[in-house]
Amino acid sequence: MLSIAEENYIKRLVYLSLENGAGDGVGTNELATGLQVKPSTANDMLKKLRQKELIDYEKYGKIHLTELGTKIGMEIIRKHRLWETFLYEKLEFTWDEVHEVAEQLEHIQSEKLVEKLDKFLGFPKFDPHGDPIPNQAGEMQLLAKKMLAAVNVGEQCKMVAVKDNSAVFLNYVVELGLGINNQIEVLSKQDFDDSMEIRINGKTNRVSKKFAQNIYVIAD
Amino acid sequence: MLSIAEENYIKRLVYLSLENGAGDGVGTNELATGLQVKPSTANDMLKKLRQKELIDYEKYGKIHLTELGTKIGMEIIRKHRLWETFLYEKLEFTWDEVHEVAEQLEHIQSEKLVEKLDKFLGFPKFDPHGDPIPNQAGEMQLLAKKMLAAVNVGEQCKMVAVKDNSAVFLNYVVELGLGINNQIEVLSKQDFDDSMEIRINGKTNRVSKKFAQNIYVIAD
DNA sequence: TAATAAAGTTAGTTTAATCTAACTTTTAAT
DNA sequence: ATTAAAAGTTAGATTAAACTAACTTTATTA
Ligand SMILES: [Mn+2]
Ligand SMILES: [Mn+2]
Ligand SMILES: [Mn+2]
Ligand SMILES: [Mn+2]
Repeated sequence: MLSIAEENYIKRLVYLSLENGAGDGVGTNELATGLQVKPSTANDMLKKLRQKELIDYEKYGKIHLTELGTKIGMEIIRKHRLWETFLYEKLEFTWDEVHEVAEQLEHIQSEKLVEKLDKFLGFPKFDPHGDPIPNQAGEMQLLAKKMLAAVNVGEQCKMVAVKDNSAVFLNYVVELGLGINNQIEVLSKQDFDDSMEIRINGKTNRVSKKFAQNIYVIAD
Repeated sequence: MLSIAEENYIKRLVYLSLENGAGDGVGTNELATGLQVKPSTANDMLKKLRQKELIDYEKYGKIHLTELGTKIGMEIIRKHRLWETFLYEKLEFTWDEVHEVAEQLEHIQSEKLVEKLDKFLGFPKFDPHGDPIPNQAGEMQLLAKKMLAAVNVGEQCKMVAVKDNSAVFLNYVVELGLGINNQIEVLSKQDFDDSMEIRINGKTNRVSKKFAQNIYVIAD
């Protein structure tokens, strides 16, 4: 059984592995930054995770999750997203509040709890942020989504997820009248700073490049 | 904010204080035994809890929770019993399964979560074992219950709670066809070993003294 | 009341997870 | 091809929570 610290390292490795893409592996400093610890701390943990056969890793090399490590990581992400869905759907939490509490709940150890919770929620496929929920086998439904920043002027799209999960970002999204499954039309782009004008439910707003890089959409 | 270890010490102190009764205080060894640690370990923690003003305690003296310590302890018990109720009422857990998972869930830190959970469950007054759930102020509805072992021959009573929460005991209770709110009639008592014959829904069974000391009833 | 037992404390050790400071290896730039 | 910067590692220290072994205090009992 893994400690909460070990679980957090594994989870972070899953995210960084996905970000870095196919087989590239993850660096020690990158991992440390993601977990807000010093590289030396991460380095110590890497030895432990290797010992437990959760990662492939050799001195000065890149970190790769083993099959076992990936499986365990997906289970943690499954729990996190199921709990977020529970808080949002059943307990009236807002989507900017769920992440913080799910960070704690994801470490509760009980297989039965996860499966019963999944059933209770009606086997949801996506969490409140539009992120796919892995099934019991660790598989999840990936949408062919792209960033709002990549949508061309004049095109319509539909928001399916957010990248940033921070309360400050999510509250801004709500302030703009935007939510999952809402339509967005890109009216113009400013070459100078890559800001764009978008129309949401008839209302027009100018948003920054940074903003547009944190909204996921699909063509519509 | 308290660590999980600290919370477990406080919770155990609440239970032992209640058991020992009014103002008697709790001993170091007793506390250590309850938490399955060595007395020296408990002793170290006592210094920390005193430092944090959660207990009154001096060398070789008895341990007393402060008002703050009691308040925090009741909050943990409130969370434990609310989670047990959630698992039982909403997720189809059986009453012998809920305690173990609630031992983990009781340490989740989120006031909002507790209050929303309470509301979601319809502000329950008792958990699946018949134990009263403290309200937000830390108060709970105490029943004037007594042990089945104390019921006289020929009398009827109603089971309101169990003392032992272990799966092995709870499964035995179910096997006997017994549950919360069931009527029990005491048919006879054996002076030799204090075993008794009881009738539950028309069926007669002989139960041991130990058993009868773990069932709480009220007159009926 | 003196001896013995029980209860409680202290000192020193261990493990997990973190840190800082110093060092080594790899990568990037001149 | 050197050199400087970035990335990664090692050594040693710290903190929390546990332990064992030895000691002290309090309670019990002969
Ligand atoms: Mn989240
Ligand atoms: Mn999410
Ligand atoms: Mn319980
Ligand atoms: Mn209970």
